[in-house]
Amino acid sequence: MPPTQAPTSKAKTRSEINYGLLPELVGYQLRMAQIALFRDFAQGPGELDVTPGLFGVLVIIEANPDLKQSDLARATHLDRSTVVTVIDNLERRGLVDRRAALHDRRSNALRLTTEGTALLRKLKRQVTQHEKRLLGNFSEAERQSLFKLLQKVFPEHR
Amino acid sequence: MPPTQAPTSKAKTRSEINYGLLPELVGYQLRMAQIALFRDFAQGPGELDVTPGLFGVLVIIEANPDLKQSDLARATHLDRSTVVTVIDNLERRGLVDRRAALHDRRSNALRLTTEGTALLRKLKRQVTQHEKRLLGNFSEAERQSLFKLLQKVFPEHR
DNA sequence: TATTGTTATACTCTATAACTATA
DNA sequence: TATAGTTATAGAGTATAACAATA
Repeated sequence: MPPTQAPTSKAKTRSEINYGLLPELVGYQLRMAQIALFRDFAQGPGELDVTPGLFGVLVIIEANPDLKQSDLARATHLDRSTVVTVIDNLERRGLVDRRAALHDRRSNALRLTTEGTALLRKLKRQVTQHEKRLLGNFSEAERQSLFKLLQKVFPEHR
Repeated sequence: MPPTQAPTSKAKTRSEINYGLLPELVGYQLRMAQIALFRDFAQGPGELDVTPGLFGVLVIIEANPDLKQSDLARATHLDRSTVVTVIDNLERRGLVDRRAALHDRRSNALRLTTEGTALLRKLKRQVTQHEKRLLGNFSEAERQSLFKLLQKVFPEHR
């Protein structure tokens, strides 16, 4: 006869906890997937101390040479003052340059440095691996399906 | 003849910006959906100053009367010290009680107060509306599909 | 020895408001 | 007047390390 479960005061494992209505909420699943994503991104093999947010900023700067900070703010849904902090960070690490913009002396023209370009190349490989881990047991049809459904929740692109 | 587009220094709209490979990444779409979700949650009609995270904590405490803080930490993937802050916050607002646990004098037994239970009832209605807004243009089949695919990314429940 | 809750501390990410230089 | 960048400041949200009480 196996020992009876103690009725109280034993530490509960995750699966012994009642999550109420949470698992039924798409919003909750989205949140949890995002947490898993972030941890895997930060701690994957060969972690390079760049968050998903910073990675996005580097990609956008590379794809839009001489982008203004205000435009970057709009693209990332960040406040202009937040972009200052972000670019300070990337400039301190030698990944991004603030240059003088040509036709508007108020603006900065953002560019990746040589180091920034090199790091981004590595990061892109890392992100590709990260996506593969995340979607390891997905068929291609499932991947595309998830993709389209997420775009439908947040229809900014396409 | 329409005026030609100025080649430089004009403010770019979101859709004029090149997002590089970002829109092809499931991780990016997940992140953006999460940002949209959070903003809608916080700013929906009749906003009640509770984040998705706090809502989750309230639901879990209600569903597990006399839960210990350590178990809550495990359930939410938060550090024990972070749970102290979270419960301090909810206790200050009169939504949660720390009671003495029965068989372990180290532990607290967490309970919703009457006010906490009442607020959670309102929040649940609000979250249901939030989910409806978020998935307004989804068919039921699409909703279920998104749901299952997200669970597959983060397979903690089920 | 190990676990529970706590404190002290710090770091990241973000925003608001007010300022300056420039348009 | 309006916009671009900046500064000062503040508030979430989170973690690590060390500690006392208890198991």
